[in-house]
Amino acid sequence: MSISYIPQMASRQLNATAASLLGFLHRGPMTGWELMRTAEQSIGDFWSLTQSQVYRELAQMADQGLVTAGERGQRERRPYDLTDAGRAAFRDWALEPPGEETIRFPLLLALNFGAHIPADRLAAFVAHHRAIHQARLTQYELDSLSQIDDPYRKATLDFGLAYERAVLGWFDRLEI
Amino acid sequence: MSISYIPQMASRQLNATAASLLGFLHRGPMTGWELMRTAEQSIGDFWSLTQSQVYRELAQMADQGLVTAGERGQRERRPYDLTDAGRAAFRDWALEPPGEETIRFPLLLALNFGAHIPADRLAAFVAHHRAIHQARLTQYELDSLSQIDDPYRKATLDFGLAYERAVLGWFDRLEI
DNA sequence: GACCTCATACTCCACTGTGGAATGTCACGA
DNA sequence: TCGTGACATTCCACAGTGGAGTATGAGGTC
Repeated sequence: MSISYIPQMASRQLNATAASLLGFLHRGPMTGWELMRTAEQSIGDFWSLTQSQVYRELAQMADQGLVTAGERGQRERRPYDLTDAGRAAFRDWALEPPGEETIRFPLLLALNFGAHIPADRLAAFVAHHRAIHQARLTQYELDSLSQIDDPYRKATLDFGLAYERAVLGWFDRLEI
Repeated sequence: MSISYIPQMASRQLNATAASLLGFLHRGPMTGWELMRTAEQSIGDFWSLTQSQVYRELAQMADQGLVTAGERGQRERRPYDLTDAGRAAFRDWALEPPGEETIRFPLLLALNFGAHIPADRLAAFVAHHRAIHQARLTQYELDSLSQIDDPYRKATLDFGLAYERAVLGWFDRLEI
């Protein structure tokens, strides 16, 4: 008997993390390390990512022909370069409607079960997180002082400012 | 030759999702389905979870003796009940400091690469997401009208209100 | 110039989280 | 009585997290 199979058309869809790597590679060839640092800086505040995943996506995209791995250089560093297929895949991704945001906020989870947590403990958790958000806001305010050419960069930074201000306001109104 | 092994002390730590299920089970035995709906209602806005994981965690916790699976009832429904070990595990979890929040906001990712996206397309994405947040805010405002006894519930709801208002404000100031 | 330390750079693994398909059951209305 | 839709669970592939492990080279120190 013959086995019929459906050829994988255009392979699977890109996930957003992989797509963003392709996006950054438009600036020129980069290594996993460089991509990781670039991504952390520009999208890290609203798109968490990890080293492991960056390297995994790169390897996978190399298999799929979306990027090509260059020769190893110093310290095993391996630059990746965009292919035409990669450029096309990125363009396709950019046309897809983005999904809704997901938030996972462990402090709110603790707060939700606040009745089961010793009051002083809970207060300490809250104080700790308030400090973190205060620090983040201060950093964003610093960032926003410098001239920002890219309107898209400005938009995402503005989001960070709005978010952190709202969270701090909430902390200040919070009655344990 | 003899194989030496280290007995698992107190097994692994609970993850936050599993812990929250134990938290809800303090109210009495529940099935996976009921837990899912309860969790969605009370923590779904800041702690995303999926059916698959709820059932997986329940099965795992049953193996570990943190819950006991009751007899199947109508429609295969299987109630889970808290054990003393489960209560203790929850108490331990509640003392651990909660981690930082993670946000993954695909719209901001699209915006970050806005230069690669046709302007009308991007505008449509933005409009769509604005509507979603408007609807969420309206719902939260409705919720907040009713008398809320639990101060912890009130605190998390207030967070939702602050967040959605901030996001909408950002949308309104957004210059593509 | 031998040594140390630290930042760079990558790999691997176990676990957690997401999304959707598949399956079956019962309640309820046409 | 015959759908239809809400209920309820299971399974799977893939995405994402966190940490350990390894190795290289740059720079400072004695």
